[in-house]
Amino acid sequence: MVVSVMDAAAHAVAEPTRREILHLVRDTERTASDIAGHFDVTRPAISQHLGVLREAGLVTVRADGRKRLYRARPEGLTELRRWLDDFWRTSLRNLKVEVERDHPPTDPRSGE
Amino acid sequence: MVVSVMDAAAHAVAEPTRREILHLVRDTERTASDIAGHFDVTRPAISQHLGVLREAGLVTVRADGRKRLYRARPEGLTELRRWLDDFWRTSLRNLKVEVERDHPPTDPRSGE
DNA sequence: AGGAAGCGTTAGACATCGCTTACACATTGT
DNA sequence: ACAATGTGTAAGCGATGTCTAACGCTTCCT
Repeated sequence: MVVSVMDAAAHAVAEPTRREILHLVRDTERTASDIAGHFDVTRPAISQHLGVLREAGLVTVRADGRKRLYRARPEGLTELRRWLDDFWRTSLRNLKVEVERDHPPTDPRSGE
Repeated sequence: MVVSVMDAAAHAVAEPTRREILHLVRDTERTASDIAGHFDVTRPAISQHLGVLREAGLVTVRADGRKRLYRARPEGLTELRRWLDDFWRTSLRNLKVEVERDHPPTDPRSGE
């Protein structure tokens, strides 16, 4: 089962439909049925996707009468972003060190 | 089924064991059994995780005799990173615009 | 040649995912 | 009170994911 915050965020984002949903509610609040209207799948399917996004902290919900207004919550991506950035940066830094060890900056005297 | 590069990368990274594997091969090449030695699950399970990581382009393999040397391939994370960064930045930018519209920067003449 | 070492692959069990259909529940409008 | 609207939830189904046990293929060593 999905456990950590990162697992939840990465898992949520790995689904194309959910990424599209995120884009839909990135700049505007939208109702559940408005969102569902953009897809071919049934409304309950979207409702379930919204549940996954909400539990992952990637969207917020606000009740307004019988409507439920969804909106993206970018902070939910923080941990995932940081993990990726850390991994990426450390990895490339080490690659660089390695390359420079194997192919040192050209020194005329080394005669490579 | 997983289709795009992003789907594959995000899906691969959503698994805690696979993230640990990535860390193990981030700075050093490691053999499959070396990697498997760090986990409680059986070696075939790890071999399958390595398969997922390889198909997602997150690791490279190099055969050396009967050994298979794995190593992280950070470029495999590029698309995912860019999507996250774009989403994050655009989202926050719009939030800022909105806040400033609802609570304009204090102007003495506006008498808020 | 023959055994051991290092790995991948397959088959099967079991959980989880993404979907649909059907239903339940609250809010709004008459 | 009653119907319509907007939505979540439950049940069930096929597909996919993760694991183990068993097997097969190379490569190395004697």
